[in-house]
Amino acid sequence: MDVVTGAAEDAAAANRSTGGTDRGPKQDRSRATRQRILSAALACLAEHGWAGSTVAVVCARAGVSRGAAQHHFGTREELFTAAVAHMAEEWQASVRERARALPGRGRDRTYAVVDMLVAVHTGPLFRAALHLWVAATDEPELRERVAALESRIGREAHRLAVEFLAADESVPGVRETVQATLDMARGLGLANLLSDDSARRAGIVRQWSRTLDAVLRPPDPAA
Amino acid sequence: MDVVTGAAEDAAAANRSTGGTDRGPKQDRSRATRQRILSAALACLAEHGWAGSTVAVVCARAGVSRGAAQHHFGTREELFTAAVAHMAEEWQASVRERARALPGRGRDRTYAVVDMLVAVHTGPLFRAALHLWVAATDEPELRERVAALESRIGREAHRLAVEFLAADESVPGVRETVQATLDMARGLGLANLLSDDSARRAGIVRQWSRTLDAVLRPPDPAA
DNA sequence: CGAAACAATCAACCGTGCATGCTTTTTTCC
DNA sequence: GGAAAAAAGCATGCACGGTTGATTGTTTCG
Repeated sequence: MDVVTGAAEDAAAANRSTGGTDRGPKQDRSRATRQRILSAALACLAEHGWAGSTVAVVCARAGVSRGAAQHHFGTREELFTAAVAHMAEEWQASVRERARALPGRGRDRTYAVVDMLVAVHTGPLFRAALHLWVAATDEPELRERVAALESRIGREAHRLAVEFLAADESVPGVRETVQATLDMARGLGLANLLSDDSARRAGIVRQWSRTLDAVLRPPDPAA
Repeated sequence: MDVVTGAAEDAAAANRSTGGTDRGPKQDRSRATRQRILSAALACLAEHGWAGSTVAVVCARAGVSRGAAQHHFGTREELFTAAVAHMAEEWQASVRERARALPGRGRDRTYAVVDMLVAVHTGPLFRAALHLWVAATDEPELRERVAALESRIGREAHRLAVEFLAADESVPGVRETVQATLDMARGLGLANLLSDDSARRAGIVRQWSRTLDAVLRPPDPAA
């Protein structure tokens, strides 16, 4: 469902940029160019931030001319609007990839899920998202797009966390605790921005997963 | 100690901007102008972000000319370097102010401390800091300054949280849990950037303060 | 051949640091 | 103590570099 929505938005953006009625690039090389530009846009965001990700910088990164970029995305705004949609796809792929190797159950599972969630939030994709997130506060056209992305990723992250943790949200407090876990992961992503925070982070992940496990699976009162 | 350090840095910045050997502005009106500029810089950061906080925008906000700003801060970099130091002072004043009305002890206390920490991280000062934090990743001159500020505020926040919570850090896991609480508060600050997140937040604060209380004050095994 | 895709160039605008000018306050000199 | 000079503080304007969207030119594909 989310993947389908993303593709529809992507096609709409393609229509806008070419002014045509067809469904995106016609040539394979054009599709490849477009992909390269979008990937470069996200990479530049992560490395250079919003202000540093000028169209020229993105083009240099993608190895294409400004004219080529302009063919696909008439304005900087359109470029990053498409990049937002691209980011949603990349995010989902990233989480799916990481979820593959989770242990079966118990405290090891809880630890691994927390570790994974934190890893997602300390990676380059979150970094790019963070830059967009912060920049969107003063970019009216971008704001709505980014707010929608944030909302969607947030809901999806929550859904996946509940699923991976096998958490029962009908138990009072579980829902909020899972949410707190994600907010903490975001905070850790922030803390990793200017310097490597991994040592401190490891201790926090270990402890949080213990606390989380205790909340999700309280000791049996009958035992 | 931190206040003294802040003042020394402030004086050093003043020396730099005037090229003199004296200790900052000589006239009261000059001190007032400087203060206005710095306050405006922080307010603009919170509202417009880094890219939007041009010297012209800050001056308009402060109600001074660009020449006046330039007298105090020769470059944009110097302006925001001083703003960083100013931010540290404002942050401390803010926390002190909020700490005044904390209840005495128990779960109410824990809740109030968590609520306060989260409130600090969802206010305009944190918002300004966040913009600086993110922008600093691609501003070499600013990076070091902001990293130092982040480090200092982080340590101070931790120290105060431990103090206000009357937490015993020799108990295994308490230190990490307090740190995680702060990281969670930062994540909640982030979540409040593009839209009002207060409803979700209230639930998380309530629930987490319960969990935190249970961690800090586990049930007496002898009872 | 025309459309699509890409490349290169242009003009307008903005932000910055620098320079010059004006006003207010402090210091120096008699 | 008062006038003049100097310093401090503030105001205005300029030149430059970078970014952007628009425009024109070239290459590739169907």
